[in-house]
Parts: sequence; structure tokens; C-alpha cells
Amino acid sequence: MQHLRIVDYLSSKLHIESDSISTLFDTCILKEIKKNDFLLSENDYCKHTFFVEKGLLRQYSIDDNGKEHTISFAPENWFVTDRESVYFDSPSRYYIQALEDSEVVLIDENFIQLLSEKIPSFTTFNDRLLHNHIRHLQNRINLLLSASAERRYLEFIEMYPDILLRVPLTMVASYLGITPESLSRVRKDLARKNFKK
Amino acid sequence: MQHLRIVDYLSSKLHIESDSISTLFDTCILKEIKKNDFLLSENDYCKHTFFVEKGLLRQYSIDDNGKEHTISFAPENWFVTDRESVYFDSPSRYYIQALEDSEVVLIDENFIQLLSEKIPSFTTFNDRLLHNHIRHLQNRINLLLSASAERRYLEFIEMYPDILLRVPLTMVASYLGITPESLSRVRKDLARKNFKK
DNA sequence: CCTGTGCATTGATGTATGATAAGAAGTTAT
DNA sequence: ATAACTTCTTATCATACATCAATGCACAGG
Repeated sequence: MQHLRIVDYLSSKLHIESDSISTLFDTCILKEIKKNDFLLSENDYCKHTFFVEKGLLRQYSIDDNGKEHTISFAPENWFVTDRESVYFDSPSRYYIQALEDSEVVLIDENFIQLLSEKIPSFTTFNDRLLHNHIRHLQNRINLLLSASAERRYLEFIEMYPDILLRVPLTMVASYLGITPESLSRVRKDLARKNFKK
Repeated sequence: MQHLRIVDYLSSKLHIESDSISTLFDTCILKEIKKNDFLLSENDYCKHTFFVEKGLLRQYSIDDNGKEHTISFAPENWFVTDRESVYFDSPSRYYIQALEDSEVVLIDENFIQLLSEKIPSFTTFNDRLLHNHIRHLQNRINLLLSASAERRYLEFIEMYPDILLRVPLTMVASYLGITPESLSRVRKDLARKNFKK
């Protein structure tokens, strides 16, 4: 099998030799997906965690008025999944779509089980992932409760400067909870302020 | 030691006899705290998970303008903590305060370790708690992104009918991300609509 | 009993953001 | 190269929600 980024990623995070885990991934499925194709749709039962080898994914919901709301972006070396659907075996409320031609490693519960057995530190790492996720979600809630559109945008570019350059502003707006038009105005204001200084 | 709700709670969740875990809690600290007192303040390092035996707690942040934003409410039989601070050993951005005279069990990392060793199913339970937390946070983000103040309020009363009756509306408003005045108007509108029907 | 304090409500007014529409600029397909 | 899309911006108008200020109530403490 070809060389996988996830092997390097895990070997660095788990502080182990990449050789020692490389073979574990021989059975893993590497899936290529074209721009705009879906890995998950609403009402699907999500069965995998996706690790992004290449490309960029977006997770989003669609509300009663047909509007999209971005839950997260996932570039290279990121995990993305609908934990609610996987863990509680419930129909998903989200879509996961490729924003660029991408490659993902499909990781199911059995494989997680395998990793946990073969690599003792993997359990700890997994736990860390969960806590990181919680930290991130809680921080985002706090921002949505307390910060203006402008401040949220500024935090976004600070946190994800790379992503800003790869996705349409429409989707950034839907991540921030505002319309594309509002984001356009926010950017205009910021540009003006920076010019004045 | 007196009888603890957390023992019943865990014995029911873990499907084990309460007698078999009761003694584990002999070393646990049961703390009484008065209304308006704090279990955690901003910049503290949170060292415990709190289990609410009695009373009601609130977790909230204060923004740059001095406004409070409620992160969560915790009534009897709930766990509350700042996972970010505990897990990543970082100064907390939140306050945890008693809204009523309360009693909480203090659970530190050592005790979690002990429970994991003595009760095999506890690890699974703990994992479930984390996933539940994530599910809850993600759903809330989705609501903040997509729903009006009215809809968020309706979801709140559906989800936490009991809490609505125990906390000032000001705090409900700060949970929903609106001002008390706006909440008052939302409620007025709803009352009018229901009357018309 | 009075008085202070906190909470909810209401009205008047202000503002940030939404809705709609249209055009400019960049991108993709034929 | 032209057409057909997307994306982004701008303008106008509309609205949800915020802000500010005042009032009424309930209730706790002296």
C-alpha cells in the first residue's frame, strides 16, 4: 500500500516508530472523492471517522429554510466524523462534502478497537481528541454568545488562516453564523479601519 | 458517611449493586456551598469534576463588556466541570456558581483513576459522558447558527422544563444569547399566539 | 412596618444584521 | 473565445434584537 499521512501523523502524536504501525493500515480503505461529492448525507448512519489525507472537507447542516450552516472544515491531517451518529447509532443531521478533490482514510469502530489493542498509547490519544473537540466546541459557543460578527471573523482568521484562503467566503459566513453579505460588509469595515491606521 | 446520590446514580448507570461501590466513596469530599458562592472562578485551575447532590449550579463566562454568558446549568444528578482547564491544565475562562444552597461531590483525577480500576464498566461510562457532552455542544452550536431567539427558547423549555422554573429569566436569556428584555418580548409573543389559538 | 434590592416588563429608539436584487469579476465548460 | 456559472460586492430596504430608561412587584433584612 502507498505511504499514508495518517501513519506519520499517528507516529508523531503517539511517539512511536512509523514502521511499527504502518502494517496495521494495510487493511485500511483509502477513498478518493471528487470535489462536491459527499461522504455523509442527512439521515445516513455515519459509520466511519474520516482522516483527510489530501484535500478539504466541510461538515454542515441545512435548516428548515434550506440554509446551510457550516459545522466544521477539515483540511489535511484532520479527523472528521459525526460522533453523535457513530456513537449513538442515530441518523445524522449533517452532510460531509469535499470542497476539493480529496482522499480520506476510512476508520471504523473495529479498526479503532484494533489500534487500541496494538498500541497502548492510542487510547490516551483518542481521549485527548475528544477533549480537544469539547474545548473547541465550547469555545465556539462562548464566541457565538458573546462576540460580534466582526470579532468572530477576526478569531476565525487567526485560528484558520490557511482555510480562509481555500474556501469561498460564503462558507466562512455560514461558519460564523452570518450571511455572505454581512461578511462582505465586515471585511469592508476592517479594510477601512486598517487603512486609516 | 451519609448516603450519596452519586452512588445510586452510578449504580444505575453502570448496572451494578450500589453496595459494591458505596465504600469507594468513603474518601470522597462532600462540599456544601451557599447560594451565590463559587466553586470555580476565572483564571483558577479547575481540579475537580463536580457532581451535584443537591441544589443547582451555573457555569458562565464574563465578556469584555462585563456581560455574563451562561454555558450550562447543573441541577441534581449532573456532572459539571471545566474540562478544558482540568484536562489541559490551563487557567479557566469560566465561573461555576451556586444558584441555590447546594451540595457537591468533589471528584479529582485520582478518584477517576480509582473508579476505572475498581469498576471496569466505568471507563465506558466515562467515554459515554464525553460523547454526550459533544453531542450536546454541537447541537447547541447548530441552534445558535440556525434558529431564531424564539425557536431557541422553545427548545430550551422542551429540554430543560425543570430548570426554567428554578432560575431567573435573565440567566435563561444569557444561555440563549439574547438580552432579558428580548426574552421578555419573546415570551409575550408566545403567550399572545397561544391565546389566539 | 418600611426600605432596599433584584427581577420582570414595557416603551422609545438605535443598530447590526438579514433579504432582495443587481452588477462586476473571476472561473469553468464548450 | 464565448457562454454559463460562481463568487463577491454594493445598494436599498426591512427586521430582529439591543440599548436605555422607567415602572411595578416581590421579597429579604433591619
